[in-house]
Amino acid sequence: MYICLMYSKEILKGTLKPIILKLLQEQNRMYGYEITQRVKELTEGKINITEGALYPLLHKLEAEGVVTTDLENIGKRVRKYYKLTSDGSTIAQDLVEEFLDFMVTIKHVLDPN
Amino acid sequence: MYICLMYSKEILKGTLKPIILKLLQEQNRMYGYEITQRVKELTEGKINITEGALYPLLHKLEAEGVVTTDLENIGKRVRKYYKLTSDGSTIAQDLVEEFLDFMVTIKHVLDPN
DNA sequence: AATTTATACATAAAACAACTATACATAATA
DNA sequence: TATTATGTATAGTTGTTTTATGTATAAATT
Repeated sequence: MYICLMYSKEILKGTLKPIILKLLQEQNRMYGYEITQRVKELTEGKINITEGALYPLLHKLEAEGVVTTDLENIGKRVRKYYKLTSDGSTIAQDLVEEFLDFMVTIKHVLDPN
Repeated sequence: MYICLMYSKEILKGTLKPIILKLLQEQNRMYGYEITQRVKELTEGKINITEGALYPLLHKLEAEGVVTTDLENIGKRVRKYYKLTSDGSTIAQDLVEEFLDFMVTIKHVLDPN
């Protein structure tokens, strides 16, 4: 599961895309492993992204033209960097906004005080 | 999709269970259609629960012993009321709490200001 | 020196939630 | 009389994520 340690797996499918796009919006250029570590850091270990969730989504975003990639050699290893296209930047902004708005709406139901 | 009108369908699977349990916690006794209407009302039409999502979940919750049901005749129609068991009440509280905590965590990533 | 952990990417198979579409049925409204 | 609202139900499909692998190098531990 891409969320582990803290949260039951049934919680929050559909969170990964806004998270990735938000990070790319801030950092400009990131590679997969870096994204998992950054999320772990920002959430104090509460959210762990699995590779099985991350890489297929990154590939899909690339195929859709939301992100572009370039490879970089680190010693004998290869890193694949992702960055938002200009379309992707707009999509990122819209999706994050929609997500935050949705959370406010949900809160009206779950915590109406 | 159980979320329509406002939100893209990719957003937030896993929201339905906490919503239902929260409402049952407050109202004590509710029937399916009532739940859909109450959610629509509380979210100003932004979240619409579909039957295809609702009823299978209610049945599952019943099978798990989270809720019990009783039937009531309204004219010639039958209403199926759901209420939390005492186990269900604990589960409801825990899940809603976990969900709200998760939203705070996610917000640290998506809206870190 | 050997093993484990961290770094780094990748994918196939399975599980699971939710949607779409449909079905049945009554009551109210246009 | 046809549509909308009320009310429950399910089969089939889609899509996201998990689980479980696989490959490979670098660093740290035993």
